[in-house]
Amino acid sequence: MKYDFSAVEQKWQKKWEDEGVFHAQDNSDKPKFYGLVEFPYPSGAGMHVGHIKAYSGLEVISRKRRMQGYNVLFPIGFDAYGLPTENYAIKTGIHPRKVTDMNIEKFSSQLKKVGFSFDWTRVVDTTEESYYKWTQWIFLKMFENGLVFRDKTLVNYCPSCKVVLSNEDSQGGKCDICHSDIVQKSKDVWYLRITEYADKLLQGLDKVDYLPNIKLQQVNWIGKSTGAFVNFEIDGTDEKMKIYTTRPDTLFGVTFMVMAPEHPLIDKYADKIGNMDEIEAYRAECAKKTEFERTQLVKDKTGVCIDGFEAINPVNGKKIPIYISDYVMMGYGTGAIMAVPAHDQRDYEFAKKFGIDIIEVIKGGDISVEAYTGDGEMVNSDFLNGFTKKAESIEKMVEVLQEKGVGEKGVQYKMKDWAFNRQRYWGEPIPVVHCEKCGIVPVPYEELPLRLPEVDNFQPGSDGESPLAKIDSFVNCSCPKCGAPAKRETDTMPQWAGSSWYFLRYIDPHNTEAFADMDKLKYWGPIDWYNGGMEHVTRHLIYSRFWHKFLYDIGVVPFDEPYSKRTAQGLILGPDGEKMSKSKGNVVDPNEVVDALGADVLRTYVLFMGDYEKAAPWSESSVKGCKRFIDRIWNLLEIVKDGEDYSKELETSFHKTIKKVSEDIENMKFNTAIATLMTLLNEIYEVGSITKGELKTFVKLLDPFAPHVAEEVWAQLGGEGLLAVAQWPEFDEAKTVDATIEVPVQICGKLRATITIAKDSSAEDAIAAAKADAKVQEFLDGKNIIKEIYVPGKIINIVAK
RNA sequence: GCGGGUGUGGCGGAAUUGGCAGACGCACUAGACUUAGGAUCUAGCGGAGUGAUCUGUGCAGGUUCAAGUCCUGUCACCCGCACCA
Repeated sequence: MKYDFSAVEQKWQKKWEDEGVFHAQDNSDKPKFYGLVEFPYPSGAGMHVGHIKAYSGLEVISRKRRMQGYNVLFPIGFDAYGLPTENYAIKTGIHPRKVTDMNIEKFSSQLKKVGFSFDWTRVVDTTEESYYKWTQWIFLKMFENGLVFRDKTLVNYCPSCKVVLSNEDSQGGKCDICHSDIVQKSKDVWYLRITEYADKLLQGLDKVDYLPNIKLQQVNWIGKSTGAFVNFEIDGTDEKMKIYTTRPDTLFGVTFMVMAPEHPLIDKYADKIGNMDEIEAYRAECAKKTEFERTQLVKDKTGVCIDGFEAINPVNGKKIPIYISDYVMMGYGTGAIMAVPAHDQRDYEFAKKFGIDIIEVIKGGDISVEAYTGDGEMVNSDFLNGFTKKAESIEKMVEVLQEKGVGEKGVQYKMKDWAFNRQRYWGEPIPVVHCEKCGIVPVPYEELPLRLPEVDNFQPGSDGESPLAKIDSFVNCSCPKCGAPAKRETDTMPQWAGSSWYFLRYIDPHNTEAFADMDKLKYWGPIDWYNGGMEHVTRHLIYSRFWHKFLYDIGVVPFDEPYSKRTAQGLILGPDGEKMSKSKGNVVDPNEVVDALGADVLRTYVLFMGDYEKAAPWSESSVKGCKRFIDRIWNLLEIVKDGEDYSKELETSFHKTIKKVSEDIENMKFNTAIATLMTLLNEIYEVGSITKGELKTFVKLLDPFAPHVAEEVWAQLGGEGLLAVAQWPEFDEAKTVDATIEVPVQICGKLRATITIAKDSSAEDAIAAAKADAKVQEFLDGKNIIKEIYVPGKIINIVAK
């Protein structure tokens, strides 16, 4: 009988939904398991096989957990605010609300077709009022606690999207959405003080189980460095030039200073600077350079010496020239550095180009060739001469600086505060009011949600102004504090806002009194296992940990790290080995695979195609292998015989398989788990029959991967209840090893024979058995045995000359 | 430049962490059943050789009874960050 996958899959999907087997219970004596996958952005293009792979990992684990008796929360939702929807709305004139609803509908039906065991009663949509009300609430709490501020600074601006971007959203100098070059623009921007949490975000990593490369990327992104701040007097003024350095021990080697071109001291003393024209020209030149050009010209240092000012080295009183150069950034440290050309390659290149002295203070390199950044004995350094350990000389120098009152220990982070507003329509309105008298006033909590108003035109203003600014009825309001006429903030929050706390809402999605009930948070938190893409490690993961830690600090969540464990899946590449993209035309549509071959085949294939954590290309023909696998399982019903016990021929294989599949799932080694099931299937066909009990065990092991065919076979065998909640099979360690084993015999490290011995044979017996083998005797003939090795159960090696 | 990772058949990938390299799947070859097959089944399938056997995990050395796995050097590719002071 041919397997009608389409009818079978629909039948069980309906049954699961009708019986609510995947609904998480808020009150349960069972142990809990909260498995989380990154909720999708519902784009118009529909789902991608990459989504299927991303969700299949924890799908398998969640299904296994249910069968192991856990109360499982495995939710799904939609991260629906964002630019693609808005751009689509601009193009078509269809309201983003409508577009979003259509896309969510499309995604939901696709997800259901694959048979994922999500709890559909807990779906969240970040664009719904009942959801974004709480996003705004958290924002106001941050405001209340001083974590929100407004500042006019140079920001990353995408001229194509007409929007300000955070540092995280403009990595590599490219816009994350449209990949245009980012420009720097001076603008009033809302910031979240994420840097205040830099240390907590760093320290929290110690107690969570994230993949090592994920932790490392977070550590690098936060970019903590320790060093010192040093104040250099500027000759002839009361001004001090503050710099940050990680190498205060090289202070005697300073031969010049460098400021960022935008440094405010330049403007302050503009009228006393002799060559202001030259400086202005240089500044203009720098502003023109894109990020790309700046990095391409790394080796070619440029700059201008400030005429009329010199700094004074605080440890030896030497006067040193001050330059401006774009190799010093305003956004890191103090925007100014002390340059030690002998021991910093960038300073070295600058000094060479401008003919500045190079003074060696650490022995060990050849400063006529390049800067020396290694350790060595200190020289030319007064009280530091003779020191050989970096840590000690730094400590001594900081001590001296502190005594003189010209410096102190300091810490710096690469991470910057989070630019939090976007000049766009489709996002959460920032709930504050600008009042002439009172300044910035938060919208009162009881007025939340602050609803997104209707507009006719979603196009952002050409001056980088939000479309909301055009809606007078929205903009004009009265100040909540003094009642005077005031104006609303018209910018919206970035896409990352809603996703920074969605995992908390799943715990209590319909609560109208709070974003989630404390008791429920205590029961479900923290998330036991979170899987998602590597591309979110330096954004979503950092942002959401920050929000969560803040919520913990104000006492509204009971655990301080949201995710106990974090893993990441690898990409599915197109059949051509390239990253899938519409423009390359190599995108595989999961719907087509489900329609042609079935959901079980799709699910099995995305996990079988390779190591879950690595990228692997899609192969049209390999999918068929999984189709055969599913069909062959179905066909087992033709060779099934009565009996609940294991048969003699297959007992060991079953115990081995249960062990291997159980362990592989825990380690996300899904490809080898499926391979093991395939091996067992081959063995069953070799034996020619299978007992009912064996087949039941087989489909239990199969259920997480291919639940539809598994459920159908289970039902045909008369299995009790739904397989989805049947008990996960157990194995007996003692029965995972055959009574007799095959052991390879090597002579001088070369394989010469294979012998069969009892599994617990002694070394003597094993070697004696090996020597009795005709082939072995042939090779040992006329030789002296030097050494005999038996690794129990593994191998015999006889060394002879 | 810094940090991390990966190199194994025609292809995707296995290898209990030092113990039979190539599990499992695809593709391919031969055969069976078919009017036919992009269906199914059987057998074969790293390379060389009729064979016993030899050889083989990017490359060159080394340690070991034994190396894909450990050590030294080297090459290539991928990912992340990037003038971070």
